[in-house]
Amino acid sequence: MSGGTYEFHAIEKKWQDFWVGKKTFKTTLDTSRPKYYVLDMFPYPSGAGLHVGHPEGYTATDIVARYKRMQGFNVLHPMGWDAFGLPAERHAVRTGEHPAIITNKNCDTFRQQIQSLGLSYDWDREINTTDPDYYKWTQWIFTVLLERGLAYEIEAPVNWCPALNTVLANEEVKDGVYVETGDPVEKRMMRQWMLRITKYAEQLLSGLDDLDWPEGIKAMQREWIGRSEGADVTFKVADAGHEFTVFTTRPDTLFGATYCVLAPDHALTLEIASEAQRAEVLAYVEATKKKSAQERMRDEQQKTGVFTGAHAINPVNGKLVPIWTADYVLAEYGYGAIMAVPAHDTRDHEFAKKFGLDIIEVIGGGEVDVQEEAWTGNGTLVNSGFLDGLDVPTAKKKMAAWLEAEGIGKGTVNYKLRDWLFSRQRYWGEPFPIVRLEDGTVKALPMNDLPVLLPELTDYKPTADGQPPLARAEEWLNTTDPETGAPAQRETNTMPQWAGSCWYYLRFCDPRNPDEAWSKEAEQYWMPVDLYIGGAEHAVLHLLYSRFWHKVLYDAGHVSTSEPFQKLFNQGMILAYSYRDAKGKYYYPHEVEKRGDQWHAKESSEPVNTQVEKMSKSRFNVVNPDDVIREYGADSMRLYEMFMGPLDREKPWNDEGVQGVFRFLKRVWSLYVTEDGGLHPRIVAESGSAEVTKQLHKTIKAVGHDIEHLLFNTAISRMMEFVNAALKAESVDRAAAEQFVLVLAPFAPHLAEELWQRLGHADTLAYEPWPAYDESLLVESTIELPVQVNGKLRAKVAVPADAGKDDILAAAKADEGVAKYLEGVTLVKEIYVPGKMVNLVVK
RNA sequence: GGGCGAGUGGCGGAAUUGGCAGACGCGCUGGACUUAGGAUCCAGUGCCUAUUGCAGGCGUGCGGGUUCAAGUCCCGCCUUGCCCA
Repeated sequence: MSGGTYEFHAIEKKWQDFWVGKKTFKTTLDTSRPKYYVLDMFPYPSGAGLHVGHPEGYTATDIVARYKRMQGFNVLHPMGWDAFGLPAERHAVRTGEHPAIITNKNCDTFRQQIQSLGLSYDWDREINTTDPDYYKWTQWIFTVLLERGLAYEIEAPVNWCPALNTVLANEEVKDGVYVETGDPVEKRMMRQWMLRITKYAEQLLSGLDDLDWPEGIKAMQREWIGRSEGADVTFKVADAGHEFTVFTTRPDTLFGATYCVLAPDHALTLEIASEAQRAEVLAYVEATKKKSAQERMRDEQQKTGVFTGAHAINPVNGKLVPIWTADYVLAEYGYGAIMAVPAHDTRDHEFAKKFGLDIIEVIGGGEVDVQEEAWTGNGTLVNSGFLDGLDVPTAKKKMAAWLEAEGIGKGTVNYKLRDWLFSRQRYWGEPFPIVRLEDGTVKALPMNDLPVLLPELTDYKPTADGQPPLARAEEWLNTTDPETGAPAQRETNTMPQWAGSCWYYLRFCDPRNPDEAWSKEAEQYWMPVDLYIGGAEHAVLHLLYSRFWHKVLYDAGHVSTSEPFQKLFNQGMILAYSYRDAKGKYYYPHEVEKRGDQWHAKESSEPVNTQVEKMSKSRFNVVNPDDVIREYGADSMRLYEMFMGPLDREKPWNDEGVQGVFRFLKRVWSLYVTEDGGLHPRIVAESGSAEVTKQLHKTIKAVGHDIEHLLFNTAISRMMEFVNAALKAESVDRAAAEQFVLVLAPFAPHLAEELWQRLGHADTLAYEPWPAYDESLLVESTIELPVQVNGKLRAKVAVPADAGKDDILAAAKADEGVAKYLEGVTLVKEIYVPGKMVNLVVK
């Protein structure tokens, strides 16, 4: 360690041990200081370990955390594991080993890998969603939901794979088959827990307005919630006692409704079908059951449908319109029934054309012939009785009012957002904290009966008759009502993986509290999260679900803020070059080489193409952070990930780029340390290069600004500029040298700590104040002004910074390079932008 | 089809409010040191023309426009990514 070379392994090990040993980053509740809560989306600890995408976000938050600490903030920066999940359960099914074993192993790997990056987490706050001390409180929150009427049970369709005798998650099913085996999957009705997130649709929507989130993510959430204003309209079925309600966003077009469509799974579809049509309708309904909603949406181009034989009465004009059933109408949306206005709705138009249904124009002035193409734009109402002559918005209002007055409908708001299917037929999840009595009553268990622990099993497969694995634990399953002692059964479903991640940020505030999920004091001090960074893949579900729970907890008085995450930022994905030959075979980077302009496989000399793609095992282009750290160290790894480009953008990994930042760190080292390991003599007590000191103050200002705005790539380039200048200088003030170490510290903390110590400091620099810059040092006495003639750069003139406009223009015109362009022409305009430039316009 | 974003050297990317395009880094070229270099240091590096010296022209996906001045603003395209359909 006393040697003169940059021995990053020894340095990094030394400081990681120091930080962990001294608990340097342990955070306590200290209300005398301003707080800053900076959070990463915690990972699912997969068996594959960390990939380079994880450290990207983690390094960004770590830089902010370290910077904020130096600014005097009390920083909460924790890490934990979202550890329930399918891969561990699959492993358990295969091996019979309890999923907790593999889960804990994976957590250990992740922790070790994360610690090797030198991230400044408070490890005393580590949490694991599979820990009973944690999921006890997940269960408690469920009881809050249940008490507030936000959890209920229904029979709902799930993905059932008969070949495997099991239920599959939506993401495991594609094109109607199980993605792993190709076995067909069908819909089966099963009893399911649902959460009434729809009750919070409006709040989830309006709450977005005040959040400092990327607009794109807010837009996706708005889209997902899918608020639309329109009207409910009730149609009577002719010659029968039935009626049904439709929701339409276009009540103004009711006069143009020429048929109605019921979803195949609508309650009336079979009931109203005429004798003649019944068989056909039944066949269609059965066929539709086999398709998922996604497939139905995707297959929309090939519209299918069947006439039910029944007719409905258009309430506005009494006309009889045929009722069809078609799978382009989804039972889950609205009422599962629509009025079709083919003239002014694209999907209805396609359907009407295909089946020869009437098309009646009711919005005039469109740019297309509605017999050929739907007109969905604005216009003037025609063929519409009392609406004729109105514009669309006015007609909508008038029709809604008319419907209400007639008692056959009303203006309503509808949401695309559906209630949240909250149960999974799996073992490795949170058990529901309820018991079911023999009469079917469901009771939430009281707090002192929590947690409901997962029972030990020897076989994690579903039962032969398709019951979830928990049904195997008979002793566990059959229990008693703790209140009355009456026999009762537990729930065999478990919660989905989202549950644990819905509230972990709250537990981090007070992670070891045995009596409450969190104390009021801790919650009020730390919340909301000031900065939350993670991948955009969680744009909708995780972020919407946690916001929903948070709002429920807020309404129940358990939290003090209505939103959990004040500022959100999404890191972009890290991509990698892949190498593939004409046959589609991929090669590892070490198997190819560049010959001239073309890449070839080393062995076969086969030419290969390079492309930037997502990292994946099958593309042979995965970069492992452990390898990078082994070769260049954690500081280089951190620095490179931040230097690659803007945090929120997708960017390709380039191994040679790592060498660039590694070189930079070696240059930093050589700025401070001589070859025999002493402090470099260029660092002098005082009267070092004034130019370097000036450069330092510029750097302090720029780096601070860039960290605040998460512009880490430019912050690093600023530091590189400083080091380049300092290495050229004769001498550097000791004060400047020390301050630069502090500026570097959030980015390359190991190296910075080492240099800080070698500069004679006994303790960590983690809590040293962030250096202040001296504004007066940033002012230049002379400035170099570009001089343009007709917008073309012709010369640069050096002028005193405080020179007046006239002097500057005179100096500009006097310049040799400018003067020759002024000969023989007329000067028509002189523009001087103070401190920026001069432009002389000639004719 | 709709919504949002992006397009800048060989590559990753810089460029507050319109004001020196290409910071910083990679790569490449030449040189120094060296038994050696995939270490380190120095110099050069947008493209084209000129190179005996100065120099000149063109350049931010394409085509227009506004302006003394456009990567940046406006209009119309093309390509591409994501989300929704």
